[in-house]
Amino acid sequence: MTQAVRVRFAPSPTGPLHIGGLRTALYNYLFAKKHNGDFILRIEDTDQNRFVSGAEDYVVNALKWCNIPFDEGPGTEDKKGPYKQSERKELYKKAVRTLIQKGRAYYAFDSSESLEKHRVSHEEKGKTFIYNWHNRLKLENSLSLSKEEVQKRIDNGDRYVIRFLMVENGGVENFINSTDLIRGTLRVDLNLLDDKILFKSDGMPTYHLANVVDDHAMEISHVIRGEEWLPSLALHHQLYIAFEWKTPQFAHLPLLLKPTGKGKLSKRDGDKLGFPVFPLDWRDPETGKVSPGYKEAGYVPEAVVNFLALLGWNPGTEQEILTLSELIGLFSIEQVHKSGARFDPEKNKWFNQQHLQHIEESVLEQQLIKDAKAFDIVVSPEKAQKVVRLVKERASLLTELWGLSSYFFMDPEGYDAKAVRKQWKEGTPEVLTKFLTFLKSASLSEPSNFQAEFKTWIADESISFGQIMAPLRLCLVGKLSGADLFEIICFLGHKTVTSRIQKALQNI
RNA sequence: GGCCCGUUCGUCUAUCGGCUAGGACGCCAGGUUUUCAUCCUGGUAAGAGGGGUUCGAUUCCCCUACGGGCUACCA
Repeated sequence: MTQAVRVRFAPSPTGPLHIGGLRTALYNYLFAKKHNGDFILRIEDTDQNRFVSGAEDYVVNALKWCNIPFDEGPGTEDKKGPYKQSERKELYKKAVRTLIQKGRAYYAFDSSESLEKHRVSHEEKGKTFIYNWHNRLKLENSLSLSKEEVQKRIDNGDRYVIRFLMVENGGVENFINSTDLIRGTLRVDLNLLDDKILFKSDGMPTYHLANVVDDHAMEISHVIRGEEWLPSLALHHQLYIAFEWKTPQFAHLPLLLKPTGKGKLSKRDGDKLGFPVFPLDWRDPETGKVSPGYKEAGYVPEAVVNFLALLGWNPGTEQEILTLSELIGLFSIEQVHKSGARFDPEKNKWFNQQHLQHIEESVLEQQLIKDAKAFDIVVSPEKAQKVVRLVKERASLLTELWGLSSYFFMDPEGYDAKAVRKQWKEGTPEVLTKFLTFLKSASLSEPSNFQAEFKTWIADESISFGQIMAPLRLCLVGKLSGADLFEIICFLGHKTVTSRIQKALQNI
């Protein structure tokens, strides 16, 4: 029997979840669900200095908004928990003791300052300082110092770290292969790897140790994470070997790149180009500054998920608008790309426009009702439904809805000057006055009937379509855009249409 | 600097040795026989460069260039 699929998304709570992190979570989720497996959320809060309060809740809320719920994680039943690394310290201590007993880890007393000095002096000579087989005996650690000295220092309360003893081969080339589901076989010379710190002097494990211990304890079958971890793959592989644990399979995801220019996508790109890089609004607890989120900016999760899924992966078909369940069905980790993908905010918006046409109309109606409230306008569900159907196709963002439909509920606040200049001619008031008379006897119950009636009328009056449509639109909407004019007239009704035309005749 | 990964239209991508290199976003031009928009049709535009392997390379190999990541008692 094959092993059950269990994957995890393991962010550190150092700030709001970035859109790149969200994609990593999404790929994990898609992979898990594709294989009827479990998706686990683990909070990697081993760095006490960078901890930001609220960040953990933010991750949970963001995943919830995106409809990618985790099967296990903070707040769920503790099947393999706890799911916060700060609550799993004993496990790491036990693991590192095992490694020390096996002779695969050792104490090191070198201060950060002295190591920094080594680094600088090596750099000056054009060399790279690596803490490993070739110099570890010249440094201050339990391998170079006597047993008594080591004990004395520990008893003395000297600060120390615990390092991994990377396999040594005396400098003879020692290539090992690691396998990545996306990239295939990776070859690394173990001689170039360093004795990574496993335990920090503050008593917390580093990512490398905690990650391997937890993935093993939580029976993770596939580690799907960002490409920035690729250089650590060989180390993690060696840790599994040292522990004599089964190694999970690995997949390293390509990074999300800036829309323009060099480097990976950052918060500043969003600020600069005016698009969100976070799923939800984030209020910095220290500065109070709010970074915009997709939700608040008017995006729907279906679109964000769809767009993100296609950034670095493609099902190989030409269909682009896909639901979450379709994505699950089509997803395959082998088809994930190797190279980074530039984030294109324009296309993201297009995806949103497309999804706006397909999602439940009630979502749009609710948004409209809510936005109207800000103007003290109460919109009935029936009216909201009607208007949404008329304007939704031209909305890219939920937040645009009100701007596209406010004239259904409020008189125009002014008239587009340029349009007036161009369309308001000498004979216009007369034509509109005639229209007012015609309107009195016209039936507005059905837009298509009204349109027919209207056409007969203008023919009788020798008024051209173009002559009257633009001024009429100006009176009712205030500018030359908006929904179908016959729909607008029927929606507004005799009284409002008449008063708006009269008002325009007085003010233009 | 060292190590690792990558490289098809401006951008996201298809192609898994046979290509007149396909789709999407964007942009441009038409159309929906007279309103707004959606929409539809068409156009624009690509295999980083150089060597191999091969009857044949975008596809396989090597080199160079470029891009990206890592090189922390951060993840």
